[in-house]
This record gives sequence, structure tokens and C-alpha cells, in this order.
Amino acid sequence: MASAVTPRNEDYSQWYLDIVKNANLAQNSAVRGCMIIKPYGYGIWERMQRQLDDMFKETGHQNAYFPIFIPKSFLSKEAAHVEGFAKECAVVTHYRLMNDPNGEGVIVDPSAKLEEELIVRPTSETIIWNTYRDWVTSYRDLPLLINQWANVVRWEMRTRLFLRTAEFLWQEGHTAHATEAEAQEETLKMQEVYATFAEEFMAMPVLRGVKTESERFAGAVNTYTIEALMQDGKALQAGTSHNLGQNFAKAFEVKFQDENNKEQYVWATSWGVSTRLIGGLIMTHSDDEGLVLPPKLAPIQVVIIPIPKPNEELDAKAHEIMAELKSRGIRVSYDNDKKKRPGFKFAENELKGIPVRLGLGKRDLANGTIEVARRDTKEKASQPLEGIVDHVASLLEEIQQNLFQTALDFREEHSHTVDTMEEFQAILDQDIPGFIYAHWDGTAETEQKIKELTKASIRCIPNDSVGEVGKCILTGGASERRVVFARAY
RNA sequence: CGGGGUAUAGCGAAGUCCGGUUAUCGUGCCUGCUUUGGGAGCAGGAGGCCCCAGGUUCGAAUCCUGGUACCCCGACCA
Repeated sequence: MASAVTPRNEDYSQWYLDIVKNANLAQNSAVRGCMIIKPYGYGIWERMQRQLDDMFKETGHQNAYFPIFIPKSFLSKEAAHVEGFAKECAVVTHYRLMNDPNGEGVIVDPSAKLEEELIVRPTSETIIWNTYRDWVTSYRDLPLLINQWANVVRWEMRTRLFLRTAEFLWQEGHTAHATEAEAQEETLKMQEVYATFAEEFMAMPVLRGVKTESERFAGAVNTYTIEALMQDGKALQAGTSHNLGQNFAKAFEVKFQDENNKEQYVWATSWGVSTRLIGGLIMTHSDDEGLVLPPKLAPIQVVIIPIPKPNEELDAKAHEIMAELKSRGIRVSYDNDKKKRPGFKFAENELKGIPVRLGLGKRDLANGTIEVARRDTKEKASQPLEGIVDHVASLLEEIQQNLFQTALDFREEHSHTVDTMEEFQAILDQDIPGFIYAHWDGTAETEQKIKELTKASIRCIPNDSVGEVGKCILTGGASERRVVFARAY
């Protein structure tokens, strides 16, 4: 049933598709560019959601929900915003169907044309700021800290499961503040929440940085990003946090009276991560045997396999171990399928990325042992049943740590510092190019030119970058610090 | 939107150039028996609008015309 995946070094894109398909994460749908997230894939998303939601709550945010439809006129109120999204919007023009008078099937009822067409949200800034106008009148109403979990639609030309789809699931935070400084603080705070989530839960190291003007969110003053490096040496923008300044407040007339009875526009932020994170998770840890999941996000952390097949004795012991593991909060399942052989189950559970496998056979019952196999290193060892729960609990932590460390080492190995275009190109010509730290003269023209020449873009200007005077690799113009280039998803 | 390609069983393919019995193979699926500490073996079985519409022909998966969908490469993007 579970067929092997294409090796990574043979065809990385195909490997990715094989993982998504064979690990039962998602599939293409009847609707072009839209994906069906299958239960196992959705289980990972649910764990991400739960954790992020807790982190949002801890930082003072509340959830709310705004409509999927946005009046067309709203979108055009912020000039940069409409320019950024206009080319990829789905538009609702009618509200009724009718039977086709000269044939079978149904047609759009031409008499049911909407007076004002509705846009399917590509993001919700406009409808939210149109609402915030009514919610905010006094400095006492601020800050307004709202998040929503939703789907959005961006009509993409070329799609890839999880990484880029026409419809995707995400969360979008939208906050309003009394001062510029507060908005900036919020923007950075949420970038750090995302970075913490990526590193501690996804075990995916990220660079924290700010986008250049041309890579900025449409309508933002500044866009902060977390950038991860995938196994094929391409960068993935994994989350963004925007300081929107007063752009949307002005466009939607969102004003408040301050303590001095003076009327002011509010300061705004927005921030989001999406199901794209699942793509990042796959491309950070998985191998040629299949998916590799960090224990903190794995829907199932431990699987117990009876060897060679279930029987009363093995079932009883397995249930005893399961109960103990569960009482420690470990998510465990028992693979008691009688039709499949152990070897098949091993391969199948590896494909699904389950972090720890426990093999329990008659030999083990006799010896008071159990076979413990870890997914990340594929090591297996016989362990005494006595104290197995403690052993598994600490092994899960160790795996979580190891995945992060391995990914971090990989990123360090594939981060380069160069000073000339020749060196720059040489790095990009490698099989696994990675991040390139180089000087840039700060102009959009140079950035564009480099992108055209090399297909590498500026991923970010790292938050922690130290000032270092240098010369732009393309123009030789003055530069005050290195920026990070990479080919990107 | 430009350039190229593909469409046959759940999935992957052969057959199409050169029209001709009942459309073939692998895999998966169902049943039974034997197996079982790393993806089992044998036997039997089910499963098809050969993308859609029209045309040529005694006869079309195959030839012709028109459509649709999907994939790859560019431009655009979380």
C-alpha cells in the first residue's frame, strides 16, 4: 500500500509531492489550485493552531471573525494594498442560479447581478479597518488586539500543495494602537512569537528580519519576517508581521480622542502564518523514508506494534503501556491490524513520521523488554519495560532537540558570506545554495537587477545584523550592513 | 497570459504512427489457504462513457474538426 518516495537527491519536488501524498497529508481537489487537507495533515494543523492560539492569548489577543466577502470598493481605499492584491482576487458577481432554459444543468441567473460586486478576501485588512472605525473612539478603546482564524483566497497561477494554493487556511492578527511606538512593539512581539513557535515547536530555525521595500506587504510601512532554510537550499518565508503605520487608519478614517481631547489616527499592525508552515515542516526534517515530525506537533507521538501480530497477551501488555503513556500526556496508538505484517507497519509508520515506535513481541514479554525505535536517527534498541514511560518521555524531548539542532547545523553549513558577484553566483550554482550574506546598495533597482540575473532575492535584513561598511556586490555602491539573499519558495 | 506536453480501471503505464475478434500489463482492492522480529507467497475474483462533442468509415482508444481539463517551462506571488 505505502509505496516508497522518490529520493530527495533525484527529484526534490517529486519527493515533496510523494511525502504529501503517501503520508496522507493532502491531495489536489476538483477545484484547480485548491487542496483537500486530509485528516492526518489537518491533525498537524490543529496542533499548530492550538499552540499558536495559546500564545496569542498569552500575549493579550482575542479571537473574532469577519466575513469572507469584502465589498469591492473597500479594497481600493488603500492605494498600495489594492495594487498588491488586485491581480489575484476572486470576485462574486451574482447571487442566484437558474435552470438552463435551453439545455441541462444550471446557469447564472442574469437578473441576479449584485449591485456591488464582492471580493473573496485575499486578506482582511479592509473589512476589519472599516469595522474598527466604529469600535474605536477613545484612547480607552486601545489597544485593540484581535486575531481571526480563517481561510483566504489568492488566485495563484501556479500552485503547490501547502506551499502555495489558491485557498489556504491561516490566522490573521489585526491590532490598533494609540502610538507609533506601541504598534512597532506589537509588530516585533508577534514576529518573536512566530519565531519561538517555529523553533520550539516546529524545530525549524528561522532568521528574524525585516523585508526590503519591494518585498513588503501591500500597505505596510514595514514587514518583519521569519525566514527558514529548506533542505534543498531554498528559503521559505514562514510568517510575517507588519507595521501598517497609519495607512489603513487614514484610508478608513479610524480616529480616537487622546487624553488631551485631541483627535488622532490610530497605529496598526497585522500578522499571519498559514498552512504553508506544514510545507516548511516537511522540507525541514523529512527524509527518503518519509515524513519526520517533531514530537510537539505529531498527532501521534508513539505507536506500539505487536510482533508478529496481535494476540491477547500482547494486547493486554500494550494497553497497559498505553495507559501509562497517556497518563503522562503522551499521544500513543496501538497498531493492532491483523492483516498487515510488522515490516509493513514499520515502513508505514516511518512514512507518517511518527517519532517513536515500540515493538512488542513474545520474546519481549519473556525478557521484560521492548524495542524502542526513533524516527529521526532510525536507531533502535531493546529497553527494559520497567521505566519505559520515563524513557519514552525523555526520548521525545531528545528527538525534538535533535531535530532542531540538525536543522540549525544544516542552516549554518549552508550560510555563506560573499563580497563579489562571482562568489555570489558560485554559491547559487551549488546543489544546495542556502543563505548568502552580502552587501547591497539599498536601492530597489539593484535588488531587482540581482534577482533578474540570479533568481535570488533579498529574504531579509536580519534584526540582529551588525553595522559593517562595505560595497554592494553588483554596483559597488556604499552599504552599511549585509543582507540575506537566497532563492526562495 | 505566452511556449511545450498529456488525457486508457483507484494509482502508474502499454496500445494510437499503420483503424479490425472479448482493450493489455503492473500495482492497489475483494475472497480463500499458507506465512509472520523490516514493505509475504499462491490461487481465484471484482473493477472501463479509452476526456467531451461532432465527423469519416462496414467498423474508431486509434483518423479528421472543435472544445475542456490537467502537467511542465517562463512572467506574477505567502
